[in-house]
Amino acid sequence: MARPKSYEREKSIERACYAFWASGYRSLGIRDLHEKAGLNQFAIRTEFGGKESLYLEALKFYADTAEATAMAPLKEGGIADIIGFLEGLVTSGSPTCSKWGCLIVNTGIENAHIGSERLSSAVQNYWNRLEAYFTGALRRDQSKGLLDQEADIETLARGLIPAVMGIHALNRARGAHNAGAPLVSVITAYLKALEAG
Amino acid sequence: MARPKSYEREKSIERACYAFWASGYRSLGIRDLHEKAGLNQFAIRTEFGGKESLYLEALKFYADTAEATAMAPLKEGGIADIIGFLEGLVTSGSPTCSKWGCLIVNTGIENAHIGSERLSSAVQNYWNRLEAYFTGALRRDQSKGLLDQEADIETLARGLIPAVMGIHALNRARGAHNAGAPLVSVITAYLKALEAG
DNA sequence: GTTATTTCTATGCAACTGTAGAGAAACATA
DNA sequence: TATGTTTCTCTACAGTTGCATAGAAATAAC
Repeated sequence: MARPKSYEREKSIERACYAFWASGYRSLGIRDLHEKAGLNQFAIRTEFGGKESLYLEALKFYADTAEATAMAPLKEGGIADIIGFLEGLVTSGSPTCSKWGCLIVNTGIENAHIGSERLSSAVQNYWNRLEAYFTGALRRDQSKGLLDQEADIETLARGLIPAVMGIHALNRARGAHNAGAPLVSVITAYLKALEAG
Repeated sequence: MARPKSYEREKSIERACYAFWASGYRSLGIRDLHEKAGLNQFAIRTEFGGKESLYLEALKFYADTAEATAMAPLKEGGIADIIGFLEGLVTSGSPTCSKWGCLIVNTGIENAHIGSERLSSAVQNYWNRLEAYFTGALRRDQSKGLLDQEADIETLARGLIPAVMGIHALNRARGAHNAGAPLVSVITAYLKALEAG
């Protein structure tokens, strides 16, 4: 009883996500999205309500994907899974590894001054969740006696967040998916030292 | 024999630097610069040759300032100075500490796709120099026997770069000048462990 | 085939971008 | 005061931005 849509909503969100990931928010225009996400301008308004709302959907897709894949082992895991997560940041094929860095990191930096409340809270939320997973993983291993009882878990988990961000940032700045690998090695060495100690 | 300029070149570069630092490159228009840097549009063209060239001057000012202040102790120092540098990233009043993060980090992320060759190489150059200073400081302490002879200095120095970037990135994303402090603690603890070991 | 409903394409709009030029303004010199 | 030189202000321009509207196109039900 109506003309069929020329796009699949989920597929378009995914394509928009990758386009924003590579180009940033401000640089990617509505007309570019038409080409790169297969969404006509009319659809961006009627289906999503505008460019910013589409961006939020793209952010959500990115975050959900990361949560369902790279973060998943952390929810029940320990230090070994933290190390696995870090290695995923610089491992080709991993959903959290890209020469474009990380959509959330990029958004946090690009949006810092623009100050869209919606974008900002989506970013905060992502890092808060990841930090909570880190904290949980560390606590589990500590309670098992696998981690030094003296280790300051709060500081460690909160310190891992900027480490993750920095790995992404360097990957993007260098345009190389594994530029941040040395920090993965450093952090891994430290975590293993804490395990042993 | 001519009308005097209404601005001081160096002062305007400094003000432009802070404006770009806070707002980013693309978001800060020529008309904003007029207001925030005290440079009229005519001056931006005749004195600098356009917006991008002014931005490069601002980047240079930022890098030179960092090199002359925060990085200076690293040139002849050791691990203690690396720790001092890291602490400066989250210490109010330090020239490398700001709730806007770091102009070089921001540029690296914003410019990743735009791909101005001039901006890109200015960014690469900055991190390469810092990494060299880190390497030198580590080498000095290692040759003095103050650092574990087994320590992989190359990896350590290269890992410190994304750590620095991440501290800045979190500061900016959270809008807090010391949000990255936990990573400073973590890295410091690791460096001290290497010293002791 | 006709109609109703939804989506698509095409065009337009006001705001903004960086840049450029013309004439006014401000100085030093004569 | 008059002149030459440089800078400043003002306006204009072509290009882009996100958004909006109008008419065409595509489908299902009748």
